Amino acid sequence: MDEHGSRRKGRHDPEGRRRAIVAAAAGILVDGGSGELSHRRVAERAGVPLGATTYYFASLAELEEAALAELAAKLEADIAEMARLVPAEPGDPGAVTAELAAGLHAYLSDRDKVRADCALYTAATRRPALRPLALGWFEAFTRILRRYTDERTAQAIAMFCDGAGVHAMLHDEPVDAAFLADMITRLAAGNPR
Amino acid sequence: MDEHGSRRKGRHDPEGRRRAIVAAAAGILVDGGSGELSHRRVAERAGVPLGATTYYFASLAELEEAALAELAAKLEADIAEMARLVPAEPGDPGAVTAELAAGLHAYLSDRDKVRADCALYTAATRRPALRPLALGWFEAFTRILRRYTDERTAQAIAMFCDGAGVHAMLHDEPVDAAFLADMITRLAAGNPR
Amino acid sequence: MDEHGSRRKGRHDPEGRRRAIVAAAAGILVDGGSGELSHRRVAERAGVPLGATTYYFASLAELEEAALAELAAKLEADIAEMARLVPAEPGDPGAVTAELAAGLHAYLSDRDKVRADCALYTAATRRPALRPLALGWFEAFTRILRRYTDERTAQAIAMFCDGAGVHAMLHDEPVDAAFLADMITRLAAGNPR
Amino acid sequence: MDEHGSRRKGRHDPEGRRRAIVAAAAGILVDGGSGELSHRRVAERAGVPLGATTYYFASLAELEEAALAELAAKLEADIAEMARLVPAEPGDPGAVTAELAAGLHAYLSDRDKVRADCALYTAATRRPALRPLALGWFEAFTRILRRYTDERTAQAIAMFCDGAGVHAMLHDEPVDAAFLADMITRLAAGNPR
DNA sequence: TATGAATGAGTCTTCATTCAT
DNA sequence: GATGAATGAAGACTCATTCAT
Repeated sequence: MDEHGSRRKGRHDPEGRRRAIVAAAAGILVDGGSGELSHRRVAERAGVPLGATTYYFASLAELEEAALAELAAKLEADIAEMARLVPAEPGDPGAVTAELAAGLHAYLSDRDKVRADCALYTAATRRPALRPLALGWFEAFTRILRRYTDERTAQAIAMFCDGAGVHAMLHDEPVDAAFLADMITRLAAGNPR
Repeated sequence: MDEHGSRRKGRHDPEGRRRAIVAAAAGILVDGGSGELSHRRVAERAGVPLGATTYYFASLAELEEAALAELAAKLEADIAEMARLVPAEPGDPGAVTAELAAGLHAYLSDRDKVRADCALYTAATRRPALRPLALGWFEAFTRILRRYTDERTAQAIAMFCDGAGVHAMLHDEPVDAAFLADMITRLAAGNPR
Repeated sequence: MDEHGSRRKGRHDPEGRRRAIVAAAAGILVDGGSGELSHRRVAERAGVPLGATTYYFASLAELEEAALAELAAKLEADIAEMARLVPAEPGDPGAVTAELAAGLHAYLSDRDKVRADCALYTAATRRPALRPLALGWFEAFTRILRRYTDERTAQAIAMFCDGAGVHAMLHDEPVDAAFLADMITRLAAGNPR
Repeated sequence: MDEHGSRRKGRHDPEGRRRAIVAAAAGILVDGGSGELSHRRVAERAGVPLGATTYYFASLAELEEAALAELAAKLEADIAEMARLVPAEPGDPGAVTAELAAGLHAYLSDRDKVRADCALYTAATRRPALRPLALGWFEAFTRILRRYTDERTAQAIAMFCDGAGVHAMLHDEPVDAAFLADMITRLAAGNPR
């Protein structure tokens, strides 16, 4: 007996199938963008028959939304995990900023995450219905930065990171670590605290 | 020289036709993105016969590239024009920064320009062949900012503006002017000059 | 006998469910025609699970036939009810004809009934297996008209009413009452009685 | 050299192709009704590739409309031809009516025509956009009957014939000739002329 | 040179029916 | 008995590209 009981995968595991489809769609969005998303490709990547993709989602748009929500949730978890490694109690503010910058640089160096980021933003800029997902992710990002600074500064840093993310996508290398640390320091220097 | 030139609009004006096609394609990319680009739509929007779109461009990809190059050139001209209005002679550095911020805010408030921006970046992040176009635009933007600050700071401001542009797309309103001015000031404060 | 009977509405009422499914199917046929009939739509309209539609009927064709039979029965009841309001004892033949014409006009003015009529005929002209249903309805209609006239004339009036029904469907208004009365009178004038 | 010059049929005869597609669609509508109409079936019946059906008609609805217009035109021509055989100058009114009835009976005995008739009416009752086609055919029919009687009576006869047409479709045999002649006579007897 | 005809692949979506539970 | 999962076929429609003219 395995941990899931007698029904593991295959025919009768609706939840698992649904997840597999969403994961496949998310992967396609990250790899190729909205333009590459099609029922056929999702089905093939998820290893399910074509009909399954339309059975679980009323339309491709709905599937795309689910996939982006998944992406947003994963990004939020990742950034939270990143933040967990940075001590939140500032003895020396400068040291904290440096560590935060290092964390963000590590994050921006993970190409998969940056690609997911871009996929989320790109989709949202095209389809207003998806805006809440992108805005939600931005807010989650800001919320985490709030552990280290005020709201205004947190937003500025998040916005700057978004720009940096775009540039990481346009180069094979992410933004230089020292540059990033410098600019985050500059932005945080205006912190009234 | 005849004011009508040797090439009138209409039947025999290959150059004009080509431009009309490129402009139509650029408009479609800005309005709807790569996914909306098709020979038929371009032909209709440009008011040329279907065959013309394949006659002047070997493939849709080639046409898209030409359209994005057009977009990049126009964006560069726009930002240069914007900068022309900001006095380049820094008597009081703070005043200059404030004026620069105002100029950038005006730019980010022009939805058409921001949409063109996003179209360019989106295409470039998806197709490596188009990267030089987006990077060229970023460099042009940075070059203009260099009139006011050092290279490093110019890049940071440009990067921040890219992030701000994305957020302008996600909201109906662009980023707050005071916020933008504040953050540009913070970034410029690290200017060693 | 309990007033709720042994079969309540809800979980265990096979007969009620069957009726609900048939009624839903009939409604779809009237509203949109054969082309709109599908298990999914029937299930949704009837408020039963998808599986129920295939559980009670071996195929969609069988369900359609049941729905049309229901429609024919209802039409027959309606026309009988209409006739019940017209005095069957001919003192003055002309008066009876006028009242009959008024009754038929009222019937043809009820869009739902005319639509049901057309649905029945349309289905029957396309699928020979359904002919008996349409012919049965025509005979029932004729039988009722026989209260007022001979067989031959009754058939002629019924036939004329079928034509009038089609025209009621093609206009937003039914056929003019005076016109209808006039023509029924003309047809009945040949009555040898 | 044939009468059409060097391009006869096959690849470059757009008009001929269009006609072939419309004819195939009309045939399908007559044989099976709207429900049977599909691009695939039309293409196969017309002997053209699938893409041709969508190339010549923007949508299936547009193709259906063209096919029904074709049907209506043909019906009108047929009924006009029928009327041409009946002398329009009434020496003996009764004789004319008899000949007209004979003509109409012949018309109603041609199963193909009756089926086309029904196809036209059926489609029009379902889709308001097609109403003008069916009404146009009815008016054309009435106009021809006007050669023999007044407007009111012409409409009544046409309406009666529509009902008779429906019944011809529900039986393998058309309506009895004597019955038809009798009823047309009764309807015409009210003619105030 | 210029263009409209041409078409097969591929798009999303709906669905009847089967079947395991 | 009852039902939701499952799926392959078929639906309408779009289109990049080729090609004859």
